[in-house]
Amino acid sequence: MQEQRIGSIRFQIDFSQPLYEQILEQIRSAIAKGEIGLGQKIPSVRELAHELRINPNTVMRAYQELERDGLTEKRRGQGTFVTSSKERVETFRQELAARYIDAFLSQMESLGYSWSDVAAYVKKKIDERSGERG
Amino acid sequence: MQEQRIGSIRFQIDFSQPLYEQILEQIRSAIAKGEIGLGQKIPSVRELAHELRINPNTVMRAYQELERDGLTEKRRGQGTFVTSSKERVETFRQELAARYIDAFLSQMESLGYSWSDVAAYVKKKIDERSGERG
Amino acid sequence: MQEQRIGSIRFQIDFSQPLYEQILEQIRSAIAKGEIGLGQKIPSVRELAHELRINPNTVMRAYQELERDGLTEKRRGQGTFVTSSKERVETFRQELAARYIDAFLSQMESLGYSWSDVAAYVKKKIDERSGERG
Amino acid sequence: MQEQRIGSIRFQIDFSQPLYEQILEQIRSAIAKGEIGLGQKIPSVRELAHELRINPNTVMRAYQELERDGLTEKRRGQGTFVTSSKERVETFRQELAARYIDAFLSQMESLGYSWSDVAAYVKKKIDERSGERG
DNA sequence: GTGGTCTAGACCACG
DNA sequence: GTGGTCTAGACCACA
Repeated sequence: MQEQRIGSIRFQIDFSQPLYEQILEQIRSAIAKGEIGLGQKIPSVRELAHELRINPNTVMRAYQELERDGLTEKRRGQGTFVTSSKERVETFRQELAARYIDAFLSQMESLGYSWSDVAAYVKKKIDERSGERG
Repeated sequence: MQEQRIGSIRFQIDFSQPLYEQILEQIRSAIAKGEIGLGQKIPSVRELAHELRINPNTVMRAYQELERDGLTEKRRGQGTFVTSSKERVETFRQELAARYIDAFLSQMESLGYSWSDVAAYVKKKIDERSGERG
Repeated sequence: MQEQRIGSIRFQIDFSQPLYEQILEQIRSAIAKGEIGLGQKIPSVRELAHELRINPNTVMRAYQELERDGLTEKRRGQGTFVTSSKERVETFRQELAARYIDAFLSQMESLGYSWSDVAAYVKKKIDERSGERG
Repeated sequence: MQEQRIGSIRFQIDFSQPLYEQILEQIRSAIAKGEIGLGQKIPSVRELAHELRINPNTVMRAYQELERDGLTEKRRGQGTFVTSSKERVETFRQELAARYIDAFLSQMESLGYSWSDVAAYVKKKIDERSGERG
């Protein structure tokens, strides 16, 4: 596990997990949270690969998926930029959140938790975390 | 995708996902929900493999992990049985639930959702599902 | 795990381990410790199998090995008896102890412990157990 | 029985014993003894399988258990590496040693040896081995 | 019959 | 190239 900032994005790499997924998620997160503004440039494939000391192909794959999701755009000779469409980002964020929550509820259901148990449990865990984060 | 019951367990196999994980999860779920009672026999490796039309090694791998988690015990020459320890099952269920919820909260956090947003969102989704399941 | 006495022998059966080995070891232990006297009768195969609720073949296998080691003798129509030779028992006990200790020292060596470390560690653990047993 | 070095690890394979256990123990031993440094690469699954002339699946199984014990980490596309955490290795070493010694003391107890006998016996055997190893 | 180990060889995901 | 998953089928130990 290593942690570092490149541009305005914080990267935390765990070599036991697929690298391209981690890069994808961390850039996606930075965009969703507004840590990189709309229309901003993100690091070039080769720069990011160099800084993280990983294979450019791995970074490329993450970038392709970002572009496929409409979160970034390539501009010839200039680099890769976050989309300027606030709406696009917001839509994507909601779709992903819905996917996350559906998966989570299915997991809890498979363990035999009732919806009221799940609601109580989530509330309790959120309260714990709020103590840390506020 | 096929669905079938073997013994008292419902199996739903998707051949595009790791088979041993699906078997693991579905038996785990049946134990957690009490669909298989404590101390009960689960299908033999060979029987399950034959019914699901997959390789015994794949079933074996799932069974080994169930045993590592303390949810089952093997009796040589007799078969594989759910643990008799209610406590063991309950502990495992809670640990797994905690893991699921932590992962989920981290995902939502990475999308920039505030805790109150998450709480409201979960509540809404649970209400939707309650309509279906009651 | 079940525990019970049959004759003067205490049996503790763990179904995840080879049953015949456990029976073998527990009778051997009773003989080595003198819990069954020299020349004494031990339970019949069928009695032991019935009491422990296991297959007679499994008990038989343990009894065959006891006899091969010279610790027991079968007498036609009378049953199985511990050897009358005190020397035989003592020799066997020492051989087995030597095997145990050699295996143990090899294990510790494989973990990179020096002999002085091993000696100190054993002493410490024995002191802990002495507290319990005296 | 064959003996050979692959990388910095000495392998001694006995085909009458479970191969994956022997590989597991021999790599574990090399890590515990510091014969492979922290963070070092160990042979790839395929390489080791080829050198030992056994099936890659057998090697893989040993590697999976090493990883479960936290002694190694896999980096996709790069290979398998010893953990960088000195603490993890040391903890594991002590846990395993404790398991070995407990098992040994139980064995000696089952033969009816008193603690003072055991202590004396261990000392004697260690002295014999010290003569060989120094 | 049960589970445990192993081989040979395939195909996939990842870097 | 690496590790991950799977199949087909063998042989063994145990009950």
